[in-house]
Amino acid sequence: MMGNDTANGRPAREGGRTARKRRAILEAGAVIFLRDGYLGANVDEIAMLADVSKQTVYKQFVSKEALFLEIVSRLTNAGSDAVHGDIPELAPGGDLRGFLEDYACRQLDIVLTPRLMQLRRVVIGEVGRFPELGKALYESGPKRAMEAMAAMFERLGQGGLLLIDDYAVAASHFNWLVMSQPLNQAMLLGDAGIPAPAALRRHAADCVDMFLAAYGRK
Amino acid sequence: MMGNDTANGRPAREGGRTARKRRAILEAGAVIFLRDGYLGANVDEIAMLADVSKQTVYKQFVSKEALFLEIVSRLTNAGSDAVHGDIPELAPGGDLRGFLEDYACRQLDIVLTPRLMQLRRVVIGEVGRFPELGKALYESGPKRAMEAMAAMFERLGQGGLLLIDDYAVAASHFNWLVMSQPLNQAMLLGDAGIPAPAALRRHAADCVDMFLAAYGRK
DNA sequence: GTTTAAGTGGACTCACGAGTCCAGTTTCCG
DNA sequence: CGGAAACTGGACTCGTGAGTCCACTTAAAC
Repeated sequence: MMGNDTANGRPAREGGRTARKRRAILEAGAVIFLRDGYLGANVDEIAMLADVSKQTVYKQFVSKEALFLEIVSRLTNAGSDAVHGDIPELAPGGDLRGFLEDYACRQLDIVLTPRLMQLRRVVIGEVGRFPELGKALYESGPKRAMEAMAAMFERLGQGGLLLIDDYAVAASHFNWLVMSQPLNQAMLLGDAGIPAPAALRRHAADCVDMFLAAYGRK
Repeated sequence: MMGNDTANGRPAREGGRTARKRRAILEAGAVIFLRDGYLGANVDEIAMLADVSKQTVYKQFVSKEALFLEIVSRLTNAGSDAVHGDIPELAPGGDLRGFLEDYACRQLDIVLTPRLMQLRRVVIGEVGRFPELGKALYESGPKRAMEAMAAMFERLGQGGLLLIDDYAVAASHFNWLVMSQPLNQAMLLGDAGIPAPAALRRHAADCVDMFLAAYGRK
């Protein structure tokens, strides 16, 4: 029923039948788990959405719990990779303010995405049941982001562009100044609470102003 | 079995039998719902913990859902009241830095409490199912706190103690600078991730430094 | 002290969902 | 082509938990 196949009659995406089904299950599971949470999710519905029999789900994954853990881990890693793929550098002699604004916007754009917001909500909601997931999200999310920022600020500080005595503290300030208002808002108000791109841009500019007022060269 | 009664043979806390049982159910429900979430909670267990029959639970509350909504609303309001009860004012000629540090610490101490953290986790986890709860928590939490801060900064700004052009923006910066690092950490790392009082004090001092560097009189 | 409402416990219904089983089909690989 | 392995669907088991019912006890009100 319907294209999506290559000339040799095989569906376009790579891998054998088993691998393809496995991917379909992971993707369907992500949709359902992110929407309904761990307890609220229904394995039959996941199987249906993946266009796979329930049996196949249980051949690939030991249990609902194992499937959930696998999916959440993958989403966490995917999110982290997206945030940390090709981070820009300030060109020598470049515009510091503009650079920091772009850095902030980039981070906001990636993190404030329905899928990542839902992931965060689900993980937070399950911290009691699956503490490892919270820990993993913390470490590959804010912790890693702040480490990258601290390294960046160290370069900027040693280049004489900023006046910072504790790079980790400055990174934490910058990170949370930028992320937390929209993040917390979206967390509690649902995906409709994710600010529009224009609002995010303004917000980033305000935060960079504030940051430079505190850490910029006088 | 065991004391807790006054001389006249009645349990110490006020109200008739019905009112007492109702309070017991609300308290037990809070414990269980905060620990297990909405779906994970078990009405039989709540009844048992409240030392009440299941029937009584259903006489007082229409359904598990109604009980949950009632409990979460109460906890949300209680939290909001705790944060907004007797907010200090800066005495004329007083120490601004010390005042802001105290303000920050006070806010941190109240919000970073296991019960309020659990409430936040549960509400966030249920945003998909009960969006009203997220909205209510947002409004009586961060929104209200930021409004109070904006009013305070307006007084301080007009008194010439701070240089601020947008009080709401400054309030948002101060609020999230102070709250977000520990809050997000505790959110993902569980109650064990709540920083010790000493660490909070240091954190508050760092944030106030940063804030004053940006908004203080030059 | 009698009435009346509230509370008790424990049995019960009923829906739902995780996980299993099986008989029959499809797909892949040699 | 032929056989092994994977997949299917749909029926089935079984535990769990929300909500109800009932015969009986307790306690509050007048």
